[in-house]
Amino acid sequence: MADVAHRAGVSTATVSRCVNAPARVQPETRERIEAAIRDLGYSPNFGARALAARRTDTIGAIIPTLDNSVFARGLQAFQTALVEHGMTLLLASSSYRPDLEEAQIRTLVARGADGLLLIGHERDPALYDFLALHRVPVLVAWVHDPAAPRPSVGFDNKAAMEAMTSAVLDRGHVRLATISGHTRFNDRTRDRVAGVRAAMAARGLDPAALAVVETPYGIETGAQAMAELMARDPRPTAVICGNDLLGMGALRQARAMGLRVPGDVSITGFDDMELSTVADPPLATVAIPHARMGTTAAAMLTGMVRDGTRPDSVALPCEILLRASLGPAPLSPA
Amino acid sequence: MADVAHRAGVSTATVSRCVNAPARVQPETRERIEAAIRDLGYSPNFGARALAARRTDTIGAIIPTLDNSVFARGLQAFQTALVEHGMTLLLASSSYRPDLEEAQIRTLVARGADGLLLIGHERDPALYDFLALHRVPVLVAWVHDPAAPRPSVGFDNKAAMEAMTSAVLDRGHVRLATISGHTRFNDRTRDRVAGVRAAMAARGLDPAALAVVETPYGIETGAQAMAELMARDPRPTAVICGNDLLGMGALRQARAMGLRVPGDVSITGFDDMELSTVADPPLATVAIPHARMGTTAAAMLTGMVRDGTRPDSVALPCEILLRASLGPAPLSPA
DNA sequence: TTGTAGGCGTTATCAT
DNA sequence: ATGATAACGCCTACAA
Repeated sequence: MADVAHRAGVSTATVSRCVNAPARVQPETRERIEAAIRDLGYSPNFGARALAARRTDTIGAIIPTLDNSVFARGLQAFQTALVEHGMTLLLASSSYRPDLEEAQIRTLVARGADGLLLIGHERDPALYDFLALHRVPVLVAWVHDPAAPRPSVGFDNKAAMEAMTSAVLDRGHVRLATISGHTRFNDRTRDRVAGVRAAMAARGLDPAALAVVETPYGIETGAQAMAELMARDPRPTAVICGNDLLGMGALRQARAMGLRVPGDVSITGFDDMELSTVADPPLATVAIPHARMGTTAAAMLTGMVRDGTRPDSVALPCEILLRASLGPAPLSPA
Repeated sequence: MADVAHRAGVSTATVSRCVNAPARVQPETRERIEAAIRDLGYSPNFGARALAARRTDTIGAIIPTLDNSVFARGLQAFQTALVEHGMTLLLASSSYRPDLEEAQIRTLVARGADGLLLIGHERDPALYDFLALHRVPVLVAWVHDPAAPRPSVGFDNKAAMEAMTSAVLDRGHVRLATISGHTRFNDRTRDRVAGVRAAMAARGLDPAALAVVETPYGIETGAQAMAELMARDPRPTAVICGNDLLGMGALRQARAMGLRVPGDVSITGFDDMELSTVADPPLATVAIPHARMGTTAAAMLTGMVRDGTRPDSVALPCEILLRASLGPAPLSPA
């Protein structure tokens, strides 16, 4: 920086201003400085800047895994929007494991993240204390719970699944089953199963009659879970899956068993992954607002970091996609 | 840090040592210090540390987009391995645009990235100068070109596509077509098309006879490109796609036109995305070693940053998956 | 609008 | 094995 200042015939203070608040330096001096910066290939030292300014303009995000395309897509939108706000993304993943997530949270704070994006509310309260101690604002995504003590941006997993289940019940199904991701340490999966039960209760069915199998997300695991469910007596006539991969596995297994979908059994998914559209039959599913979540999260977190404000939680709508795997819509009641 | 030192009855220097080289401090003092750290919830200041140590233990990566699952999967492996090496990931994306990529490269350097992972070799030489000036080691992924002036970890796009095309030619096809991603600013797509031509030439076919359509990656765009190719006279009997999404689009379009696959036209993809396995018929494709690339890249870059060494480029094998969309294997020549 | 100067929290060197 | 003490490079009142 001293070199730049010397070459432009100004003090380092002016160079600093020119970089951080161009408006506060005369256009001609600015041009001289910018030329010097270009000529010398100067790039400010990150450590020094962070130390002096007490911020890094960096936002950390910890997601379960990029292997799940819904998180990848949400993050893509988040990262792009972050850049537009002048922020950079520090990324870590937890593999759905609370212990790894905790380690990553501590790491990202130690790496100077000005703010953090986390998936779901549920984690050790001590972690929230740690973040508060270090004055690191947190935004929670992928859920919407206005009662939570932290701002969030997302959708109502329970309501979305309740709506999908209602569509299933509309088609006359009575024996329902669910293939869910593991519900331990995961409020999203739990809310989705709760949504199925809520819809059943609303129609006078016994929520306890719901057959539930939990398994990690995957086509293979979904197929195994489907085999298990189809072996039960009485056999469910509709299988509501907590994720599209599980739904694809169920679809495959149904076909392998010679069952017609939706003739013998209806199947639904959740997430609206690309592969659901090319499935045969296309998989009915819940489209979640990844992109809007990512973009909104970037704006909210940037505001939280810059102004220290605590924004209201934002709820984004899901869309229920009634595709062929669910079966045709019933005749509308006169 | 001063608080910790005071509480543990030592100097800040010892605290620093305890954090950075625990072996160099007596076990008992270490315990006192660690207790103090826990009690106070101390976390070292990143800026100060970076300034003094002249490193951030942070690696930057710039990929085209996380919306493409092959990059998402590669990055997941990269990030996980990075953590095991004690490094953290700074992530940016370019949307396949050289101007945005350049901006991101400069940003990540300014954000203190100790090293950079980039996709493909092709970019403005001035950028490589900039990186050299700032002593930021670069590793290129997703390609393998031992002749390049930089280390890389990846696979030989041309050879992989040549192998796939050979399999196509084995089945007696003579009129070939390719649906490729845009080849401008993209050495991977270019290499893949070159691979198709090389295989043709090796069999005595005229490489110039290859029908090529370029379009962005996507199912919809792939379908459009397929419609265009099928309208040509003579009509190609095999369509070799540079990406699975394009292949899925071609598959869909073929079916929409009443063409049987592989009866009337064979279709192949590239990348082995999950959706290719659930397609009907399953899409023949090239499986690329995302995970190994990511893991290897993390180890190589960490070494480059820590020891300042320049490793040899690493070539990883692809696998040709001869699925139903390609058609049955010919009788083996006696 | 521009220059001066103190301080940001660690690391690392050099004694002890 | 531990302590004292210079850097590290920039930002930001404050003064001019």
